[in-house]
This record gives sequence, structure tokens and C-alpha cells, in this order.
Amino acid sequence: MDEQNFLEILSAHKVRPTKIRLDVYEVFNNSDFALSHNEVMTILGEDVDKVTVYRTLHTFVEKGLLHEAETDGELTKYALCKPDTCNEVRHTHQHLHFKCTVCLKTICLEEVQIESIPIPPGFTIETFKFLAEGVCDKCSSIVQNQ
Amino acid sequence: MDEQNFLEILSAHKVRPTKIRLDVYEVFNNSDFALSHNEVMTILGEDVDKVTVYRTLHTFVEKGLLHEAETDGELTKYALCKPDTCNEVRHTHQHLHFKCTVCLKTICLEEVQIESIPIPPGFTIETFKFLAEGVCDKCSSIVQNQ
DNA sequence: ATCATTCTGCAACTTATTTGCAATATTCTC
DNA sequence: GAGAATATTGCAAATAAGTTGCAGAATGAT
Repeated sequence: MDEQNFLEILSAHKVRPTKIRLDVYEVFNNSDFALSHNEVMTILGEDVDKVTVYRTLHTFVEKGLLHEAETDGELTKYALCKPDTCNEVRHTHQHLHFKCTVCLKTICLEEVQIESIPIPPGFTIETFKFLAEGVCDKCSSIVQNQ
Repeated sequence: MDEQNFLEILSAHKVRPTKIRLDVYEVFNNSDFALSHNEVMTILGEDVDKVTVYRTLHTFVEKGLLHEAETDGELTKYALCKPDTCNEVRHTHQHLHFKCTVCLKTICLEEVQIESIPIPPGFTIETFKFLAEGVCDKCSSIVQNQ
């Protein structure tokens, strides 16, 4: 995917495609796991302004470009929303996040749809957050092949 | 449950039953929802030392008296472990936490046991954290009765 | 009672995140 | 395209949560 594409995606989400925003979007597009503000800073280099990056992340979440992944006490991590699923009105995620205890990466498992959870009478579930921890496919195969 | 009981519970978990610790334990025993450090401080009054409370919470988690509930970006919240389920070696929770979007309280739903989650091949789940958000039974009935 | 260990309270520190604001950049209108 | 209105950026400072170090107090063991 090239820069022209990013530009269109941001515009479609009513986000002004400034340089920093395109850079941040590209960082997430190049990553197959969720990233914290800190990690984005490291990738972009320390000469970009951290406050601007914070604001960019917030804007992206607000406009439906990024979503937050649950983290077990760690820093908030963000991952791209699937194209055309989310917008500035609402996010529509029902997938779980998986954190590998070996490589420590958190990824979206889009293919796992959570079936309905048996909740007690009187309770209504609107959304849920699911974080599974364990060993990911890549780390499993590395261990097996040793 | 009286103070003598608390004393025995702490001792059974190899936690020295000091005044502060008994007080903190009592706070959780009196609460039917999870509490953050901040909320514990508010209940105990501002003249108890915040560092001591932090350390007490950590000790309690470590010794199997408290566990952390997932929170959606909020401060870490803690809730009592069921008696005799957890110890200093390990916690054995597989229940979900529920946060009511009306009263904003987070509670343990012990009765909801999560069945196995269908995960992709190659992945192994060791633990999971589940936070459901919605309306709790109490808040539902209040709305209905209006 | 003595001694080693644990716990507490205080101050200072670290880290993450937010706020305020002036300077820039962008978009809109004419 | 100039100028006004609006949005974005970068910097400094503030806030907030949580941690660390340490000296003194409390506790438990002998």
C-alpha cells in the first residue's frame, strides 16, 4: 500500500492527512502487532513530538482508524481497524486480542468470533474486551523446531 | 465476619496481620465491587499512607488474597479472591468481570465460567482476561421500575 | 530481653499522559 | 490569491499514578 492510499484512507475518515499522521498510519500499517505510544515513538525517532503522537493516536481512535487492545497492566496498545468497519460514530469490533508470553507481542485475532457469553439474568452485555495470553503460532513453531 | 476472622485469613495466607492490612482487607470485604487504590484511600481516609496501601495491595495479590480485575483504561481495580482458591503460588480464576456502564462499578461474575475459546491452530491459551461491559442487574431493575 | 526481619511513613523520583498556548499550516470565502 | 476562520503542531509545564530509598517502628523468634 502506498502513500496515496493512506491519504485516501485518512480523508475518508475525516482526518486531515498531515505528514505526521501519514507517518503514524504507515507505522501501524507496517506492523502485524499492536503498538504503544512508546513503540511508535521509537519507530518514528525521538525528534517527532510525543504530544503530537499522543494526539494523533487519540484522533485515529476517535475517527475509527485505530482501536485499543486490552493490555494486562501494560501501556495502552493500538492496532489498525479493518478497512470500512469503524468510523467516527462507532467501532464495531468483536474480536479478541492475544498476547504471546514468549515474544510479548499483542495481536488481533479477527477470526475468533466470541459466541454469546452465558450471563446471569438481569445483566445486559453491550461490549466486551477479551485478552488471551499464551503462545502464538510463530513462537510455538520455533520451540517445536528446536 | 469479624476482625478475628480477618486475622486468621491473613495469617493463613502468610500475611502479617498488621492494623493497616486488616483495615484494607475489611474495606474489600465490605465492598461488593472492585476497588482501585484511589478508592481504598478515599474509604480509609487521607491520613493513611498511600505507599503503604500500594504495598498492601501488591502483597495481597502476591499472597492470593486479592486479584486484579481488568479495567478498560481505568485505574487497576482489585477484588477479593474466593476463600481458599488462591495462594502465594498461584491464582485460579477463570471468571469474568463485568463493568456496568450505568453505575460504573466493576464486579466479579463468578458464576460465569468461560468455556474454551476457539483459537486458531498453533496458538495455546494459558490465561485470559475477560471484561464485559453493559448494564448490571441492579441498574436494569431501577430503569424498569421507573 | 535481644536480635533479625518485616513493615511503615515520608520524601523524592520516574514515567505516562494532559493542558495551555503561541506559532504554523490548512481550508474556506470572497 | 488575500485574508479570515479553523485545525494542527511543538514546546514547556503541569498532573497523576506508581515506585524507590531509607530511617525508624513494630513484630516474631530465640
